[in-house]
Amino acid sequence: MKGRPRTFDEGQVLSRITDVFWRKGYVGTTMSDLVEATGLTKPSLYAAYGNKASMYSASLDRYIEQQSQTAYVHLKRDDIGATKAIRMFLKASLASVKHPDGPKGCLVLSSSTDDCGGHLPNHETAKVHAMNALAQQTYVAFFERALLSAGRPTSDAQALGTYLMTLHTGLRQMTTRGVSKADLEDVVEFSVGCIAQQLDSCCDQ
Amino acid sequence: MKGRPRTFDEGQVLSRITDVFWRKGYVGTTMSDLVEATGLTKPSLYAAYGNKASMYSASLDRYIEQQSQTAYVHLKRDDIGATKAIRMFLKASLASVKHPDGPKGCLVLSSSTDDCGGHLPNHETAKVHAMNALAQQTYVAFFERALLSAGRPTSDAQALGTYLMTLHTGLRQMTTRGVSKADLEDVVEFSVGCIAQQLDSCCDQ
DNA sequence: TGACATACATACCGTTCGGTATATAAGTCA
DNA sequence: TGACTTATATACCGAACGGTATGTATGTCA
Repeated sequence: MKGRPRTFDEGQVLSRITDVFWRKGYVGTTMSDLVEATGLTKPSLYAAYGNKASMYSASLDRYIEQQSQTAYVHLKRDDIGATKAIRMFLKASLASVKHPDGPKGCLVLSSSTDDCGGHLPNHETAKVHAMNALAQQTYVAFFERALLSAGRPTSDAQALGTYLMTLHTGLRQMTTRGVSKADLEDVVEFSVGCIAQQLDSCCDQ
Repeated sequence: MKGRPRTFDEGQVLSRITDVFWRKGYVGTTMSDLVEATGLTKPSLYAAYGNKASMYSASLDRYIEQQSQTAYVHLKRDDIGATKAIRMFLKASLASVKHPDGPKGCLVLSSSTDDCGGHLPNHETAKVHAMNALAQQTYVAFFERALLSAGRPTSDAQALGTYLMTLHTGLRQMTTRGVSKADLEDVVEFSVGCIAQQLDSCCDQ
């Protein structure tokens, strides 16, 4: 522990960095943006986090961890029913996107778009794919448990999981458009109702 | 009609330009990309279409027109039932995203993301918002007709419209991730089933 | 054919991009 | 205290960005 110590908190600064990537995406974020948002100088940023790509990588990690703790956590609870879990998950996800300065969109979403355009560094491309795969896996596992505890075959877990992922992605994207919060909550309720019906099998024989 | 005539077809070139924006987004597309994709020189591009922003604007128009003719058209047919119309709409939309060189994502989607990040020129921001509003309006109008002809109150049209828009957006986004076509078609079938149930009111009293 | 208008090609503009060399300030350890 | 190590600040780098001036080729109209 020798030499001059840092005068800033690395975690706090990474939080600011993540916020910028969150709002502007990888291609849309410039080093000047990060300098302005953090209050640090460019060499300090590079010394602490490496280059732009590694800052992005660290931001993705932080983002996932944060989303995992605020939204995905509901899908892993076993003290509430599946229907309630999904509702809380979707609502928490929507809430995390809200921001006084307007919606922030979704970092994973813009990552996938940037990746699709071939703008992400190779290593980050792999990470984004892995994150998406993990998310879907989480959804499928959730429905396997739910179907099992409802005494139903787990064969539909895959389809339901993909459905929830699609819906979740769509909802987050919709916040960047002019759709009202009330409308989105209606969508959540409708979708939760559909899934609940599928789990309870009230209608199909 | 004096002077040397153009040696390229403006519509065809605009199609190439649209394709680049489609795959790479506004921020991610450089003039060099467009030069390479069209085979024209930079001054020719600027002379024919103005600057980057106006090329983007023209691309958005073309994109919307194209999507309108291939996918949205199904929502305006009255020779098939509502359920079938939605299924055909979603499948056509998915098909239009497919491409030999990998999925192309969604231009409106990346536009909204870019817009959310504040990277779009002012005029384009307004256009994107208008396009989104028009899309939702189309969805809502579709469900109003469908509910009416099913002898049900149209009060749910707004929620169903937003739901379909959310789902449609999510599906297009999912193509940029590793999700298989079969999985996405399962999602389509499941969603269509949910909506059909709502329209037919088989389960609710 | 000649005057003119437009398309095309080269080469260039100022600015901003991601990233860094260098010098100085400010700490730690002996 | 003094040697050493690290953080900060300024100033700068080559490359790529969006956009254009200029010269020449090629067409239309009279």
